[in-house]
Amino acid sequence: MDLKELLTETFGGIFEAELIEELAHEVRLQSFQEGEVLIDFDQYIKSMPLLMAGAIKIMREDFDSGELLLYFLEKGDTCAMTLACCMGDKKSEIRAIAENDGLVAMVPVMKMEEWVGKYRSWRAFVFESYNSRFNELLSAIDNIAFKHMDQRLIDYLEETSKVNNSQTIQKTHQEIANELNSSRVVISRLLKALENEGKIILNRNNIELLS
DNA sequence: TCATTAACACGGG
DNA sequence: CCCGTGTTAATGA
Repeated sequence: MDLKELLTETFGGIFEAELIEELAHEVRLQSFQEGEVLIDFDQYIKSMPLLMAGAIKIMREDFDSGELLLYFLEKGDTCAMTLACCMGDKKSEIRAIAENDGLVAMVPVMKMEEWVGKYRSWRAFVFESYNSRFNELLSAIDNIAFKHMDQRLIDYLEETSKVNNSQTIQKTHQEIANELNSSRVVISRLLKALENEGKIILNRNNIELLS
């Protein structure tokens, strides 16, 4: 499949043909592997990523080295952080890690700014990205502030299952605890409870969702 | 009350 | 043996 077809497949529904054409000329494809750190804290970002395949998790790090998963990016998404970083020449406040293998199309900052004035659909896409990430952040805050760990864990399992297109989650209890900024003891206990409720099956290094 | 920390036993690779 | 897991006891918020 060539670049133009790939772009059309992912963005054909929202971008006009002209913009797809320009994208095909300006974009640089870059593949990534599971676990790869794509963006780190205090990093300046020089181009804007359009996610073509795979999933990326966006993490926030605490002062005392605690981590927290904010949300996942999926096919057709872009990173709202980079929009702000590119335009404002600011450092990244987040860390982006590949959840699985995938592909991004990198858009040069110059073109990205130019298109905001040139294409209605691009402008709408940028605004929509901000809006949906803002909403993701709100629900992330709701999760931390108002939900108990058992519900957060269930949400996490379902989201992880979704972005990986798999009913089995290849993660250790410790990894899950890190992403939810909790401890393994709690995660193990809650997972055991979910298994007893018949919602999941626990194995070493992976968890099967039954729901 | 519930999470965290430390500690220990068990078992599979 | 090492790592992931399951559990408990002590401590703290």
